[in-house]
Amino acid sequence: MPELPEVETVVRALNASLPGKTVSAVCSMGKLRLPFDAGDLTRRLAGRKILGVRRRAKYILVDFPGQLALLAHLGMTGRFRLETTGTPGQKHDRVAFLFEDGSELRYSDARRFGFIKLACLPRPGGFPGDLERLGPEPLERSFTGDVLLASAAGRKAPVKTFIMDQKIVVGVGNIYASEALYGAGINPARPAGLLSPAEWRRLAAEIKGVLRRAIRKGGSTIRSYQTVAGTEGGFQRSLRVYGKTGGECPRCGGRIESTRLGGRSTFFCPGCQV
DNA sequence: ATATTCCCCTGGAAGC
DNA sequence: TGCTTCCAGGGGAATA
Repeated sequence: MPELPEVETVVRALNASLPGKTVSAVCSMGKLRLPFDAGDLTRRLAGRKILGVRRRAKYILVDFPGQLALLAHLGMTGRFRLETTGTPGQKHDRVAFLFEDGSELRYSDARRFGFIKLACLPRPGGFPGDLERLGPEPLERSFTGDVLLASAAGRKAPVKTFIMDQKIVVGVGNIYASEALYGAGINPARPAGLLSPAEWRRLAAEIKGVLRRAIRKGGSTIRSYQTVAGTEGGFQRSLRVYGKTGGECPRCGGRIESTRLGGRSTFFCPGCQV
């Protein structure tokens, strides 16, 4: 599913085409993780114009006037497509937002792990209460190795599980956690509380680097992820360890291994990740 | 509070 | 070909 680079790619595409469109109706074609009421959404959004689209962590916010925002999460298989009204639907379409100009935004989600809901913002440009507990954005300047070092004190969880915890830092999922740890030369099973300040600085830098490079390529398509235009991302070709079990380590020539941490498959090179 | 496990749901790939 | 099993990028609840 979408991690930060994939969500960012979707948000940029939506932000290029949705602002200025006025909602005429919202239709439901199926259930999602959270129940939603299309009739209620229609009543509250019809006639309202989209101001912009933003991202926080892996959440998408579509802003409307009156400190109202549509909050969406893509889960594992969520996709947005922009179509013309009348275009035949697809198998897993769950929600359609109809606009007054005859275009239509469809949300499809095979596994239904995603959700959409309407949220009130505490102030314009702010975030709904649902997002209060999230950790820092990794691409902000203020996110540094020292921030990670401070929150890792005494923590015994594997460093990979730790950096995937959205209360510690947002946006890092299973793919980019393995990739960042590889870049930093840190074994993913090490207890978070035992990393040195220098290792945290390297890891923070690698997290920023891999996320930025992935955004530049439009994200990674491993299985289902697609951009709003229905195309694949490009960063899967740049992955160095994720999904490469048995392959050759580009750095030391050793064999990439896989293991399981926190119930998630994890890829690393035992030769150069110590 | 933190760590671990399980579960939500569906489809695709691999194994037999 | 067809059936079975396993696995999947997230996140939240339940459990020690």
